[in-house]
Formats: sequence, C-alpha cells, structure tokens
Amino acid sequence: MINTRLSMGIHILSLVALSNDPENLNSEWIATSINTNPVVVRRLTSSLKKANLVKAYVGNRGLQLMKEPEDISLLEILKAVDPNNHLFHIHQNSNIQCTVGRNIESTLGSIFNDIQKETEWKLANLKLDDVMRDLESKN
Amino acid sequence: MINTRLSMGIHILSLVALSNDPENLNSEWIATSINTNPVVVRRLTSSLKKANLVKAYVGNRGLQLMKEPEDISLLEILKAVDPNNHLFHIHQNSNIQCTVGRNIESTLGSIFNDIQKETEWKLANLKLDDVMRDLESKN
DNA sequence: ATTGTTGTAACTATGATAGTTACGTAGGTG
DNA sequence: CACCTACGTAACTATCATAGTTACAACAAT
Repeated sequence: MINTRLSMGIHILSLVALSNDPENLNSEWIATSINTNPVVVRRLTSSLKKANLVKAYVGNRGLQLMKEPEDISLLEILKAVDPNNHLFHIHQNSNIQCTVGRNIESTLGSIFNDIQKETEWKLANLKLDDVMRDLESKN
Repeated sequence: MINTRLSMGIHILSLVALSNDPENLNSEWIATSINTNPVVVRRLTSSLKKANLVKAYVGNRGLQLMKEPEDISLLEILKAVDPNNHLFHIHQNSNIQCTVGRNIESTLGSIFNDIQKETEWKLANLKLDDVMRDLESKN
C-alpha cells in the first residue's frame, strides 16, 4: 500500500465517533483536523457512506456512525476507501521462454496472496474502538 | 510496498539458484528473463551483493549464491533491495489543536508497526528454497 | 429564494519508480 | 601490454499513482 487513504479514513471515523457535536462535522472541519483539502475529505466520506459505515444526519448535515465502533473493523475501512489495495507488486511480462520467467508470477502470486490474507485478517480483528481507546489514552 | 524490487530480486536469485551455467549469467541474460533493462538488473544484483546474498565468480563473471537457498529468507532479500519499505503510509502534519489530529499518527504508527512486524516475520520464514520448489513443481 | 453543504468531474503538482544512455573501472585473455 | 567483456553508478527521462485544487451542479432546510 502506498497511499494514506486507510489512515485518513480512520482519522475521519475517529473524529465522527469522538465528536461532541457530530451534526456540525462538515468536510471543512474534518479537513482542518487532517490538514488537507475538503474535497479530499469528501471523496473519502463519500466512499465511507457507500460502504454503510457512516451516514449524514437529516439534511446532509454532519456525520454519524452506522455501527458501533467495536463493530467497525479496519479492514472494512480499507475496503471502503481503497478496494483494490495490494501490499505487494509483482513485475509483469516475464519471459515465458525461461522456466523461471514463465512461472514466477504465479509462484509469487500465491505467496504474496497468503501474506495479503494474513494482513487482512489482522485488520479485520482491529476495530475502530481499539483506535479510539488508544487515542483517548493519550489525552 | 508499491515497487517490484522484492519480486525482481527473488526472480534474480531463483535464476542464479537454478542456472545450469551460472558463470555465464550476466545482467543481459537476466534482463531478458525478467524482461527489463540490464541496468535495472545490475542495480538489484549490486544490492544483493552488498547484502552478501550473491557474489560473482572469479573475474566478475556470473553469479553464485553465498548461502544455501534454504538459508536465504525473503525478508533478507527485501531488506537488501528495499531497505526502507513500509506497508502502510500515515498522513502527516495533522492538526495538533485537535485531540485526534494530535495523536492519530502515534496511534496508527504502533498499530501499523505491529502488522509490519508480522509481515516481516512471515517473510523471514519463507525461503528462496520454497520459491524454487514451487517454481520447479510447475515445470 | 437563499444558504450551506455535498458529490463529482477535471485538472495540476508532486514524488516514486523503472527504464535508458553513457561512461569509468576492473579483471581476464590473447 | 592491448583488448575485451561485464559491472557499478551517475544522470536523465517517461510513466504513473496520489493528493491537492478549482469549479460547479444538486439537494435539503429554512
């Protein structure tokens, strides 16, 4: 994974979960916390809404979680904001005249896929609630 | 990880390990198997040599492994060709006026670091020999 | 009607990566 | 010794992904 979308997605959901005034949590406000542009935030919240992790209050104001923080895994957040993520990349178009070249992609594919699955399993067992508790413990 | 250096590094070492004529394994030849440029190969072999995974024969001809394939882990290869790799990226410069912004980097840092370590553990337990056996089983 | 906010398209800037050209260097061979 | 082959590396380029940015239509609430 090269991007920061999971990390920003978790940031957003943590803000939603910990806000005192969630009905006034708009993209402008969130962008100030992340220190980015409101459109970047809207792109992410838009994905999070499509994944049924958050929804707006009446009138598209603010944000609220659609599940309890202990029921939102980091994997769900990742899939919402970066559905095609891969931890590893394999070089393509190796020479099929060569035994190694012909088979390396499939061999590495299954090895890397195993590790990907293990990582996803780890993320599936980490919940937004865990992040929130850690954040709160620091302040 | 966004790059293909681990994948190419494994490809190179597999070629070295499986070659019938390792003294004539030059960057040109390897590049043909990977389907890339010889300089890309030389950059990688140069790193692999510095990490003491391979060395040239007398006269800088060809390549030979410096350890048995069962003693070369994929983690060593990764560290050799991409020493600063990180699976996850965290957005920087969050707003320290905000509780979440102030602490998110350290919270996510330790979570992601755990997963990074687990992945490295997995890679440490996968050996070049495992890759070779899988490659050979296909052909 | 006016206001505030979202969703999204379209474009830009930046940075990482692999590919490429070029060349100095080292070692072996005739 | 002169020649040859291959390596190591600097420097540059092309490509691509990402985040940032501008702009605007749509929508709901008042």
